[in-house]
Amino acid sequence: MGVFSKTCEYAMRAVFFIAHRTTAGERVGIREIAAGIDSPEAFLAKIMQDLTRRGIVNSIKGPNGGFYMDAASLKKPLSEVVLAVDGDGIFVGCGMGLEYCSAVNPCPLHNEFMEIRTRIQKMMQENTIGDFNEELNLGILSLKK
Amino acid sequence: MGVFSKTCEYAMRAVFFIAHRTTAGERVGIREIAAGIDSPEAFLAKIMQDLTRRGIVNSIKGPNGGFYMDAASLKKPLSEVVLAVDGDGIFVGCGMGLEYCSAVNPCPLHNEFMEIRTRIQKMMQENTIGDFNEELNLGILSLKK
DNA sequence: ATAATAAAAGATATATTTGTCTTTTATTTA
DNA sequence: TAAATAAAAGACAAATATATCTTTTATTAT
Ligand code: FES
Ligand code: FES
Repeated sequence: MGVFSKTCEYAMRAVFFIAHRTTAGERVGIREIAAGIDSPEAFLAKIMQDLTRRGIVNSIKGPNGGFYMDAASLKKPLSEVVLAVDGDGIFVGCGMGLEYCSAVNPCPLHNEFMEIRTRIQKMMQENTIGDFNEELNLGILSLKK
Repeated sequence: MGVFSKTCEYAMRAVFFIAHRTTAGERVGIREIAAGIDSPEAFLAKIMQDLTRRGIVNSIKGPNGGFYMDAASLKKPLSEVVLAVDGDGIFVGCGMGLEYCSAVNPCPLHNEFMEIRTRIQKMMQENTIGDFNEELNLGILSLKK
């Protein structure tokens, strides 16, 4: 287990990959995305269906079709991807699995964990998909292996 | 999904509960632990078997038997519980699921995620089970609901 | 219109996590 | 020694996450 589910990890990598590969209306196919982020193609296809339904990425069928992101999508914070796939558990949940996290009924990790959780939330909310993309464009960042 | 597996969450809560309930050679039974941390008894029993085999807690069978922790166990960092149950993934793994996390092949989250991960590691390594127990003894902390 | 392309949808399969039940072993008490 | 107690061990079951395969729908190009 990690901070995010495997499904969510694939989703984030795919979204970055699409953002990176599609400027000005270009599209990228599922096969290429899967190869680019090192994920099982059919499984990723399912994940993409979900992201598309939720409007996080856009898609067009048929020849020259594929996935792409418009300007509005690039302005969305990465947290939207996480929320869509994993829900808000990582942003609001108790570190030790108590039903609710609250200062009224705090678990032993509460104080420390709150700060960590806030930090995760910040990283996800204050950076847009487009922000990450700019760094990716510098060519030093990786989405596979 | 959270930062830790459900199994690990139960394990941490159980260890705290035992530390809290057993001073000077007293023991506490699995039923009482399960009730005290709000977990399924039979499942927790399995988790405890593992923790016992790994020497994180101690146990004695038969009447007046149960689980307990000696002074040495209380001095162990909480990270030992996490390592025993979930492995080191949360301490060393890549936030986006790349096979290895490294500065040589960094994912887009790498810099930010490294700091978060280090923070988690610190919380777990620099606090012993006994440390948490002292706070628990103040009676303001909770292990259930 | 037809054929080709590519995503969407639906059904199914596998693996892992979470959870339960029964039997066995160790220990204590009577 | 016999009965009672409590954890250990092993087998089994359910739920969820991960993964694959087939069919359908939308779009494009011929
Ligand atoms: S109650 Fe556990 S993190 Fe807040
Ligand atoms: S490479 Fe992803 S966190 Fe370090």
